[in-house]
Amino acid sequence: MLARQSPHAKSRDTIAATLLAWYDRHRRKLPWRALPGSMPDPYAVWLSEVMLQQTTVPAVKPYYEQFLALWPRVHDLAAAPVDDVMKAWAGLGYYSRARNLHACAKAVVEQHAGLFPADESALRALPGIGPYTAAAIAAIAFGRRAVVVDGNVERVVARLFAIDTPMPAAKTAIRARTDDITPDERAGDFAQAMMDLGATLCTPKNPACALCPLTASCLARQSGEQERYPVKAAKVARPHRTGAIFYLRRADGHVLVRRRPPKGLLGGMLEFPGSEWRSDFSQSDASAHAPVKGKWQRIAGTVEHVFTHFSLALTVYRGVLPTGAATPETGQWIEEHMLDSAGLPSVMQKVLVHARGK
DNA sequence: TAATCGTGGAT
DNA sequence: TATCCAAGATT
Repeated sequence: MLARQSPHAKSRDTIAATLLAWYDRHRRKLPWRALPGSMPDPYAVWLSEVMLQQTTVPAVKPYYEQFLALWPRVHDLAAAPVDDVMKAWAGLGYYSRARNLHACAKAVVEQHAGLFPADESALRALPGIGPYTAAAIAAIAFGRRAVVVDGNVERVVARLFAIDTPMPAAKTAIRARTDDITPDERAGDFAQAMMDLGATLCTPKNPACALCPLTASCLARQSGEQERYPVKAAKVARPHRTGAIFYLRRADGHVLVRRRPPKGLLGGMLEFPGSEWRSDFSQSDASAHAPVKGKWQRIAGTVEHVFTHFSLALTVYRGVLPTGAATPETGQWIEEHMLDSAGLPSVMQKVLVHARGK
């Protein structure tokens, strides 16, 4: 570690010591955090870290509690049917995380005797654990020295050192500077301190520099340009797509749903049958995508939903299956009153509400 | 490397 | 209302 013997060593120690002292006073109390001085359960750390990927703390909390209640140990989660895990994850988004979570639990049980490995490289080899999560678990759950870089750390470090390179090209330099300031002891607390700092003071907009323990060391602050960092490339416009979707009710009160393919958008989740979602979809072709021939009632208005890389407007059609009509090959029938607890993704929950009307 | 992959709260 | 963006991983 030549870099860690550099003349910046004093600055490194000062920043780490100052930040850890601040953390000891101002750390957030979160359900997955152990009491100060005690080591947390690696299973709990892993579960929380996966849930927190691109997801806010308030959104994660109820899911975290529910998962721990349903599956208190990694063995319990590994033994659960994957569809039960998908159902419990419904509404949290990025559903490949749920599938990988289950695969990871099984791998830990089958390949690691039910104990999470402490090595960053071994963690990195598990499903759903990338560079950030591997480093976070190694540091937080096992006390290893690891360089933990998430979005908060990127922002804090880009400001501390006034890194002008636009993202994502700046990631290399940010990682190197984070390595420089990461201490040998309490690396887990240091990582959480950086994230707490980014979440509560060094925020994207209107950072509270007056309260920041690192303000004296911050190059961005010294130039008064703290909000300019991290520099980001111009973003592309979000395309708009449309489609048709069908709420088919059977005479006995069951509704037709189907499960999406395991990979891709909403992978493995339940949906109502419908057309593909395209920029050039024509509503006049809607009936061609209906699950059965027959009379469809177009419900006024549309269901609007925004995904990360496109926005969507769905026109909803309602129909009743004629007596004696052929049942569609694909899909399954669910009792109408069970739909609310079936674990629908949010966009399908919106369709359900829209189809039911007022 | 650059897309892809959800959702809801904040501004 | 539009945009941002939150403890990223995968391909």
